[in-house]
Amino acid sequence: MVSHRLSSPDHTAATAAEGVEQAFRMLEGRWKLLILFHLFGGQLRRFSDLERALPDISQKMLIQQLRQMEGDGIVRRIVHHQVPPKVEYGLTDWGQALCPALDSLLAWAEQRPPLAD
Amino acid sequence: MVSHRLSSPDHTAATAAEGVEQAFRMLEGRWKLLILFHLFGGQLRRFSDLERALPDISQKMLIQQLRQMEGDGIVRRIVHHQVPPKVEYGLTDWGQALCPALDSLLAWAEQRPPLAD
DNA sequence: ACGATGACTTACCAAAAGGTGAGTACCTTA
DNA sequence: TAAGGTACTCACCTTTTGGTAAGTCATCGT
Repeated sequence: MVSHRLSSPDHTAATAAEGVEQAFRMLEGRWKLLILFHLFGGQLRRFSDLERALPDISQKMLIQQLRQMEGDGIVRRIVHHQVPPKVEYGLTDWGQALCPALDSLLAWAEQRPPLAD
Repeated sequence: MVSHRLSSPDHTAATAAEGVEQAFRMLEGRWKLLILFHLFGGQLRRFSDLERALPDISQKMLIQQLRQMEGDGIVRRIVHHQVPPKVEYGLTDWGQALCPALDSLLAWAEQRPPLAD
């Protein structure tokens, strides 16, 4: 068994994979990355703004993905008690901190060499 | 629309999300990360070694995940023409290059602050 | 009383991902 | 002749995820 020295603790293949899988589970879902990139940079967006920004998403899906990310501590929800209702969504500090990690994944994806044969 | 300057090209929320989703699609799947972490560091592993290292995986699942990663150019397959058969799996250079990106995701996951419920 | 607005819920259905168990092909050793 | 190792392949089933359409709630303007 080879031990991996990645971030802080020493990881085995199993613990490293588990950690990354945790991250993946929080981010996978048909719309989460799209929502995330609309919130990066400290932007606050209303429910209806996001609905407009993601033309093919249904309300059910939008709220489902937002709620999951809120539950995971990536997104925060700001309710303004008004009628008609106004709710804004933004990133937590930890959510913002995802940006460089996704950047390096993006960079990796873009370096893909052409497949031989 | 806010433009994101991540890796090389200028990205909009949509193109950045698409790039990261491409990466995600190549890595998501119940077993891929586990397999990957067993191959990081230039290790070559036989089919049966991987089967033993991942105690709960079925042969169908193992080969399915390996084939997909091979098709994506992350894993390479080395056949030794012998009886009984011997096939080894390892990472391509590009596959190896995933390591730092996954490391930063792992680091992010580990920095998660306690949820203030 | 009626419709508009904004942020959701709910019931129901289809597609995709994942899993189980058995079978195949090949050659070697007993 | 039979058993065994290695790397698969196949048919079938279950679970998870995603999607559609409709309904709810609270207030304000008319």
